[in-house]
Amino acid sequence: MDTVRVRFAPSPTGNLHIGGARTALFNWFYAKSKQGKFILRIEDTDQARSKKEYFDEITFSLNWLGFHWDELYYQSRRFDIYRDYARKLLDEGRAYLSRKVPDAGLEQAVQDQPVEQGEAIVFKVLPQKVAFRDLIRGEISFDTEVIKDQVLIKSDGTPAYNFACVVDDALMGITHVIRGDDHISNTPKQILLYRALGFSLPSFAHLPLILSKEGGRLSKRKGATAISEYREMGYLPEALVNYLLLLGWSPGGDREIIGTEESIRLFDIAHVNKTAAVLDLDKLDWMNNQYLKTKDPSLLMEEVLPLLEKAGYIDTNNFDRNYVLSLIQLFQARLTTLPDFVERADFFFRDDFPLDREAREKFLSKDLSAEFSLFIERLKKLEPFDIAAVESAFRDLVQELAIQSKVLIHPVRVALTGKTVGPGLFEVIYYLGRERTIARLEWWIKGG
RNA sequence: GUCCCCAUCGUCUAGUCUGGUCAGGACAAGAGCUUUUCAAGCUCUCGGCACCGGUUCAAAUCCGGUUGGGGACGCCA
Repeated sequence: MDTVRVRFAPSPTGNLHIGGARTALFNWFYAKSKQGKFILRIEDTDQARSKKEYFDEITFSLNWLGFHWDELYYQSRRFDIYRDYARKLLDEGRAYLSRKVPDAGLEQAVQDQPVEQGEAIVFKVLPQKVAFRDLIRGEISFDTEVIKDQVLIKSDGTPAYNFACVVDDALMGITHVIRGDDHISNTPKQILLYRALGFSLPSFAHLPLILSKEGGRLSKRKGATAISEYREMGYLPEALVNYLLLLGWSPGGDREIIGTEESIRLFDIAHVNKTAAVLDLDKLDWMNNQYLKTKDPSLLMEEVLPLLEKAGYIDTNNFDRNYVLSLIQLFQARLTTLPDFVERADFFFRDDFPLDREAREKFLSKDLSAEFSLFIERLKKLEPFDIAAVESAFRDLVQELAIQSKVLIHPVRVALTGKTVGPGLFEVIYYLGRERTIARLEWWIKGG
């Protein structure tokens, strides 16, 4: 059995977005599940629209997702190859030369002529039936009546998509062409070219497209967000991969959270869905939280550090590692995305943290300076100053004052954090430290 | 318009190939437990086989049609 070889062939005319990432994902999973090779082919035949920055974004994102490629090719460096094969078809009389005619479209030119500047090489499509067995959809057949003659080499000398694609897939030994649904109608055109060139056919698998919430395919205006943006929004690659994989495939057994290794073991292209899926960001959020809360805190910290530095909260060359690690653990289960930490833990890094207006009105509108003062007194005497001690000091106080814990807990939290939500109050006090806690409470006693 | 593909809760899906388990799970939504708020966790609720016909003792599952959705019809990729 030959080694499985699959390819992901993006065009560097835009970023890698969700749809492309999922195509790459299924190719990569298929390759891994078959111990095959994953090839990256840059389809940069459109010199005007291809941009280095897009290439950079695409390759960066693929690596970030963990889809490392075994081989890399650029179509722009293979123009001679395409021309040679087109020339061969021309010599065999299976293609003809044509000049671009403004209104009439293609016009057959006289044969046995050398290819001149400004002439395209066009493949003659003969009437016949073309059928293939799609790995996901089964038998699909077309009648070539609906297929026009195909441009092989454009009049500017660059190859047309379907032709370059076929020549490359054949020459690169691609065994399985796994791509989006939108290529189904390209498949018969390509099969005709495989036959004409005497190449053997690869297997085809067409993945269902991802639809936007409003219906219709993903587009810039309809949620075709670049993968790099998801990274910036604070999603973990493992969560994104898990989510995307389950959008069209299921490991069975009611599994939702499933790691890459296990997915590779269970993956089977034949069980990929035939139906288009709608992107559900709510579920991605849930999944990201699932990964965030179980991720190794020190690894999580590495992801958060750059964000803290950017916010000006720490100097990554000089900061208390254990302290930040503790804070991460305090918030870990409460995060949806990475930046949530920076926003919600701000009061640990700055004294001028924002104060929620409603929180202030709800919990600090009435004068609690007497209670705050009493609590400060207890905190000053606390030895040792740890979570349990802080809690018992607080509990003793509210008991003596004959009030419910929550009557004082909420105001204190708002005074210390500016928020009504967050980790347990006693942890907050402990990690804030005696000094800062007292200082913030005193500030309120003095009138806020 | 022509051709191609698809059809299970609002969303992602299991089940369809190899008809026969109250159509199962997850997200979202709602309720509750826990509690110090939020998150997490746990429990429960809501909600679906697009429609019509056929085959069969039996259809989400097989067949046909209808409707609906999507895609493709470039010297873009």
